[in-house]
Amino acid sequence: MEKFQYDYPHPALTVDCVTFGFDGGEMKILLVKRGIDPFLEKWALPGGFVNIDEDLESCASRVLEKECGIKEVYQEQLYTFGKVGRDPRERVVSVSYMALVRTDDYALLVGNLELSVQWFPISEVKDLAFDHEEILKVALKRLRGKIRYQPVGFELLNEKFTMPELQTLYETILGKSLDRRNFYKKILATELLIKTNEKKSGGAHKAANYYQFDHNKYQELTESGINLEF
Amino acid sequence: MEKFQYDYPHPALTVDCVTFGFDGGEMKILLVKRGIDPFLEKWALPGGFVNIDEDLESCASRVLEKECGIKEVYQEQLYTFGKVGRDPRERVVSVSYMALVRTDDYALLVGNLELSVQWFPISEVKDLAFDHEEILKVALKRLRGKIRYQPVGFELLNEKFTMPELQTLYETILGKSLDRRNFYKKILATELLIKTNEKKSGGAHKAANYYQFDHNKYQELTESGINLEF
DNA sequence: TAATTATTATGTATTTTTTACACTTAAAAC
DNA sequence: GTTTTAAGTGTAAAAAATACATAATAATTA
Repeated sequence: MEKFQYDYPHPALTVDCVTFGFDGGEMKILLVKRGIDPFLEKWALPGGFVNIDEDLESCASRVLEKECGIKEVYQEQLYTFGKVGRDPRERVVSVSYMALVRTDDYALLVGNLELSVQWFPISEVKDLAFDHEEILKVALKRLRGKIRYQPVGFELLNEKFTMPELQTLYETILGKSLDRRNFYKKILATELLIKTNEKKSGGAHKAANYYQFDHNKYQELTESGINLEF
Repeated sequence: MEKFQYDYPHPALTVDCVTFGFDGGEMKILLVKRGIDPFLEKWALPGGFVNIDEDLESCASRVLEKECGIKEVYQEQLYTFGKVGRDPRERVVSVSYMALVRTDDYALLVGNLELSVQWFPISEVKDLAFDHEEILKVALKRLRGKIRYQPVGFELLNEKFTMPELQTLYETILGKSLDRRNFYKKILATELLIKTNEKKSGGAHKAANYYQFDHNKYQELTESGINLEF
C-alpha cells in the first residue's frame, strides 16, 4: 500500500454538506446512513475527504452528486469545524457547506430510492454522527439570517410558485406567521416577481397565481443586498 | 527524516489572521514581513500551521500572540480558502480569522518594535503574499456587514470613547458620512452606552464626553442581533 | 345549477422609524 | 475677553411598517 509522508503531522480534511429542501410543509434536510465505522448505521451529513487536487467547492459538489444524486444546486461555504477529537479516528477538520435544493429536484433523488439517503424534517433530526448536529445548527442560523437580506428563498421553490407558497416558506424559516397583505406588499415592492398567466388549481377555493422571479433583478439584489425583514 | 505517514495524501492546514485596528483615522491591518520562501520579504497576514492537537481558534490566538504580541482580543472565523495551487509548496488549506484590536492594545505591539510586524492603512495594502489580498477583501466585507447588526465597533475603541470617535469609526467602516444628530439618536436608543463624567479635553473647542458601553446590554444585543443601519 | 366552503387577493388608516436640517455651548488659543 | 473650532441638542416632514376586513373565485355538494 502506498504511503504519503510529511515532515510534520497533517490533519485530514473533509467537506460536509447541509442540504435544505422545502416541500410546502417543514424544512427538510438530506442525510445519509453511514455504512462504515465510526458511527456505523448512524445518520450523518453527506461528506467526504477532500482530494489533494480538488477545490473545496468542487468537493462539496462531488459529494452531493455521488452520495445523493443531486447536482447543480446553490451552495455556499458555512463554517469550518476543527475541534480536536471531533473524529475518533484521527484529527479531521471539516469544511461545511450549505446547499439549497428545489422541490422539483427531489425527483432526481427518488430515482435513487436508496434507503441510505433520506430527507428528514429538521424537527425529527437527532443523534447524528460526529458533531453534525452542531453543523446543522450553524446552517439553520445562517439560513435564518440570510433570508433577511438575500432573496435566497427562491432557491428552494420551483421555477413557478404561488405567493402563498412563498409566504409559507418565509414563515417556516423564520418560525413565525406573517400578515398576508403586508407580505404581498413587501415582496412585490422588491420588483423581484413576475406574475404569470398560469394559476395553481386543485383546491376547493380560488386558484392562486403562479409567479416566477426575475433572474436579472435577483442577481442584482443578491449582490447589493436587500432588506427583507418581516 | 520524513516520519508522518498516511494512506492517502493530506493537505496542510494553516490559519491566517486579518487583524483590524482603528486609531481615529483610517482602518489599519496588521501584517508581517515574510522571512522565508515562498514570498520571501513580502508582507503577509500573520499565520501558521495548525498543530495536530490544537483547536483552530487556539491556533489563531497563538499566531497572533507569537507573531504580533497581541492576545485576548475578539476573533471570529471568517472563511476557509483552499483553492488548489494557492501555495506553491504543497496543497495548503487556510482557515482565516478576523481579529479586532483596541487602540489601547497598540502599545503592546510598539514594545516589540520589530520592523517585521507593522500596521498598514488598508488603502495602502498591496502585493501581499499568497492569496492574502483576497482574504483581506473577504474580511472587509464581513466587517462592513457585521457592523450593521452587531455592536462590533466597540471592540475597536478604547474602554472609554467619545461619541465623535464612535461616529468616525462607523463612517470609516461604512465609507460614508453620517448626520451627527441622527447618529446620536440611534446609538443612544440602543441603551448600549453609559455616559461617564469624564471629558476628552485637548482640542481648541468644547470637550467631548467620554462614554463606556454597557457590557450586559452588549452581550444581550450581540446574541439577539440589532439593527444599526445608517 | 345554485349554494356552500375554503383560500386567494387586495386597500387604507395609524403608528413607528428614518431623514433632513440649524443654532447654542464650551474649551483652548490669541 | 474675543475668536475659533468642534460638541451637543430638537423638531418637522417623509417613508416604512403595522394592523386590520371584505370581495373574488375555484371546487364541491346538495
